Amino acid sequence: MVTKGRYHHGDLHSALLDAAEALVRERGADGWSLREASARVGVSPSASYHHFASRDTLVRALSERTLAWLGERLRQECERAPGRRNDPQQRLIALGRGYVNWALEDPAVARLVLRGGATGPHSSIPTHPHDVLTAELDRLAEAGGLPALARPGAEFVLWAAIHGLAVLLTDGLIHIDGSRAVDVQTERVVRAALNGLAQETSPAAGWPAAHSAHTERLARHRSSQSTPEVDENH
Amino acid sequence: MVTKGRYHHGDLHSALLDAAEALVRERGADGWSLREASARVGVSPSASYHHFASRDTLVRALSERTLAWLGERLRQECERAPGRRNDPQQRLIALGRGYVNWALEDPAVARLVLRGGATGPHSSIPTHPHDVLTAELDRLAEAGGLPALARPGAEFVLWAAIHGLAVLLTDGLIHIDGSRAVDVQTERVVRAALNGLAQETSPAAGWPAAHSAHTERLARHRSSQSTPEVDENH
DNA sequence: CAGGAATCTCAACACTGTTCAGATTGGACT
DNA sequence: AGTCCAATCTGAACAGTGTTGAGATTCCTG
Repeated sequence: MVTKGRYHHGDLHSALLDAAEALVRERGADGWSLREASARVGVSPSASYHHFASRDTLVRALSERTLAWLGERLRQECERAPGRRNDPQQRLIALGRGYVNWALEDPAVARLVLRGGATGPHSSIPTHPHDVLTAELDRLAEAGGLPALARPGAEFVLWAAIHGLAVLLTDGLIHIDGSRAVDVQTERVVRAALNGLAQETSPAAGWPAAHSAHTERLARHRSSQSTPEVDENH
Repeated sequence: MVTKGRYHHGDLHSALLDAAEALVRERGADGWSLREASARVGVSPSASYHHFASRDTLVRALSERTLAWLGERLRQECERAPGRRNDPQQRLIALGRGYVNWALEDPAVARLVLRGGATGPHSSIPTHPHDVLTAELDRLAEAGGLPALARPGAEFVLWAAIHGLAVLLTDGLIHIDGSRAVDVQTERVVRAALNGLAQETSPAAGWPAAHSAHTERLARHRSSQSTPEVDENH
């Protein structure tokens, strides 16, 4: 830290993110304040308003940083998946485990991040977990493990299953003893979703309109570079 | 309302719950205050502390009331499910639709309630949605639509799928245009989970330890009547 | 009709997010 | 080198929050 006694902090932006993350871990997703995070960094409360427009903006920035990190971790865990020739199904199981295990390892942060806070239409997260999931699903489809008709929208049933399990766990609505049992149950959920998808038979028209807020963001971001940054203040 | 000008309100308890619920709808899950709710009811802020130990207690009470109501509604929707002879699979699809549709009709309240707020070990909700779900799953199992080995824990994969979809929608991480498309996607998620469960093959030992916080509560409540009420104040 | 228990008010506490005028600094330009 | 501007941070303030405790008001029981 180059923080000692200087008037200008150096990198207050990420220092505040770090402090907030630590506080979330110590006191829970909502048991902390902007003032506290500022004090911990050794700076006046109003200083943070030159880096984040509001407390909410800080939370969103932390969420985005965390999601990008998580996405990268998930990608790596897919790579390390067992099975002959990188079985795409095993990769997806590894992804699900990574998601759920992270939520249990870092429950307070996960509660804050996964809740999404109305996730306004802003910022493109480098490797969003959702993107990793769709990529892996594509891989499975190409390997012939998925009926073609299942593809548009299949991501949602898998994501709902994994995300649902993670959220039920971090919110304390479900409890599973032992990390081994968690892995088993997670694998079960992913397998069920994939099996269910593989068995889909009727086209069941009507879901071309479904899309994630993230894909929406990406599309908007690609089509217009001119979108002004919302993070401005003053 | 018998509220006019009286010093004693009459039924401040549920009046506060109603006001809070309305405020959540107007200003979002977190955009309201205890003071505001009290003022709306026409009472001083401190009056509410004779009925709820804290703001958090109010939130929990509202959650429980809502979950009980939702559970009842889901039960009814299962009854009205289409299909010959009350097909248990159709009943579960109806349940899933009820859950997701409610979340979309009342998104702010759903965000508050589904988040669960660490759902401490207290209070037994009359007809918790989770109980309705397991009951319907039992019905399906008895009808032979589920391999016996799938039963312990099967509730979690289905609940995760439904709850996950509902939460992704209310948190704005996914967006689906049109209530018809929502129904289709919900049915898809439920069907996938059920198909997946029906295809389960290996015993995959290790999940007898899994149980919901609610079942836990019920068990504790049945075994000891002596548990003191936590809702006390002073 | 008395009196205790329940209910509500008032005033205050420590704390929050947020704003704004002014002090302090680093870096770019002459 | 020195000047000056923009970026950065401070200090003090504002309205609003959850929560508490002492005291007023009312209801209900005996």
